Amino acid sequence: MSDEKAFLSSYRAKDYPRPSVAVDLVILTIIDAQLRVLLVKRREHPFKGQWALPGGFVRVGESAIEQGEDLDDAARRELQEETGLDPERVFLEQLYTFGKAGRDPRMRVVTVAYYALVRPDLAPFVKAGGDVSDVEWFDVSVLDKLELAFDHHDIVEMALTRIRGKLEYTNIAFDLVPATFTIPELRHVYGIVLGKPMDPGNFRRSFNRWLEEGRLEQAPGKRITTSKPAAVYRFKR
Amino acid sequence: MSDEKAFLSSYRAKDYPRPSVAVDLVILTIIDAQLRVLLVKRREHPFKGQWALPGGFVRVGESAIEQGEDLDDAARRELQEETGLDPERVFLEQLYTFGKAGRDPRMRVVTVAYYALVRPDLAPFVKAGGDVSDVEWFDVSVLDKLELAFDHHDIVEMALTRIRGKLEYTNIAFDLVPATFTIPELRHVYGIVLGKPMDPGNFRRSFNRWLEEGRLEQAPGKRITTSKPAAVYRFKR
DNA sequence: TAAATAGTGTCTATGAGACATTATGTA
DNA sequence: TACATAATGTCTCATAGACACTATTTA
Repeated sequence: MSDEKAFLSSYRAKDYPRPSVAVDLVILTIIDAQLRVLLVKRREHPFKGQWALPGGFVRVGESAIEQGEDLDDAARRELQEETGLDPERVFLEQLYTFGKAGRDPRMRVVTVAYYALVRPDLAPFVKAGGDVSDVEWFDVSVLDKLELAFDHHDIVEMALTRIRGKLEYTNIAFDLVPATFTIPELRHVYGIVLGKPMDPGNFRRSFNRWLEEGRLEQAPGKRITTSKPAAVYRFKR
Repeated sequence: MSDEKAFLSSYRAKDYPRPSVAVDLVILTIIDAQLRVLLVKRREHPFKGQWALPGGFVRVGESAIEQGEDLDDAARRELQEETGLDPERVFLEQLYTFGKAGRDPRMRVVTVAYYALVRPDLAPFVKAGGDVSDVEWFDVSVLDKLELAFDHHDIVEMALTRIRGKLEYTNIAFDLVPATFTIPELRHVYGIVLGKPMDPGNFRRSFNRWLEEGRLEQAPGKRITTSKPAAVYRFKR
């Protein structure tokens, strides 16, 4: 098809205005028995001094050959840059794309939102990085009282709705506990995310089904507590 | 905050390269007892002459004040332009955003995919429009043999996965039948979308639950067939 | 009357919710 | 021994799948 080749080589992108494209991250973990989201304090206008989701612009190449980074790669890069976390050890998935006109006062910005689940044993290692002055894990239940930049409140809201739904029919809770965990510990994760405690007996029943299905296995040792120790489990593979 | 005002008025978008942003539509309906997707034949390079999803670029304003159309509006506009369908009468929802580098050979294009469900009684009115030479409803089961432009095959695949999942816990099947319908008709929709026939008795049981919940009501008249006529229903509100 | 399909009923397996009970560790 | 909590068991109810059966229309 030299016809097409000729077309491509002669092609000049028409100069219609284009939006900026960003990725924003709803990074969640559990600390002190509370579901928390990572926010960064903005050092620049607009919304200077307000809390916002970590994120940044997608790197786009100039040419048709070199087009820049994939969206997923941009999300992983921002995660790495702004938190220092290893993207390989964090659950990361696209959430929704927010692109209303006027959502950024500077210019048209379309943002592809992702949500990430960080194991609580990794959360303490998060450190401020990139062009960020301050980073903090906020209890999601206090966000109502907090003014977030842009439409980031909506984005967090959708992320919470999403993970609550997915908790019921996927394995994502496994990304909110350490590598090994007890049944009550996993049960608490469900309770915290869903906002209501789970029945111990009924939860154990589901848990045992997962065991039989081979998604979990018992790990050596016991978890020592102030009363009866609990058996320890881990995810298979 | 005159500080912020001053910033905004002096702000000049940095001249990093930006991607083009498009919307693509997976428009589905049921014709002749088959789930079908609307494809258009491309008249221009790249992929000239191949079938593709209808779609187009999002209109973006030049200034910070006039930023152009919302993503959802762009999807509705394209739906209207390329099919002639009234967006008010079609179910339309964002699906996923595809933005791999290189997915368009001309330049970096990030496309926000939507899926639409068209009632079969409206489907025949679809007409070629916009910059499209040909429009056709394809049985989704023959798409394997068809070479689609760009990554549109992946997009259709994801749309099908999505609606099959949503069929189980939402009302979207209601957007794939005419305004009034019989129980067997709605049952066939489920069978067609899911790819396996539903048991008449069990389906009727679910249907009756929806009736009791007030999501449906009986409509006057009967559907005349070649054997026993069936009662006719419609959605409430 | 036969064919076709609308519509009903039944049996069983499964899973969720509520809750009582037992087991095993620590203080 | 008292206490805390891990772990087990039981009862009930809602729902899904498989499938037998009845009802009502047309040809």
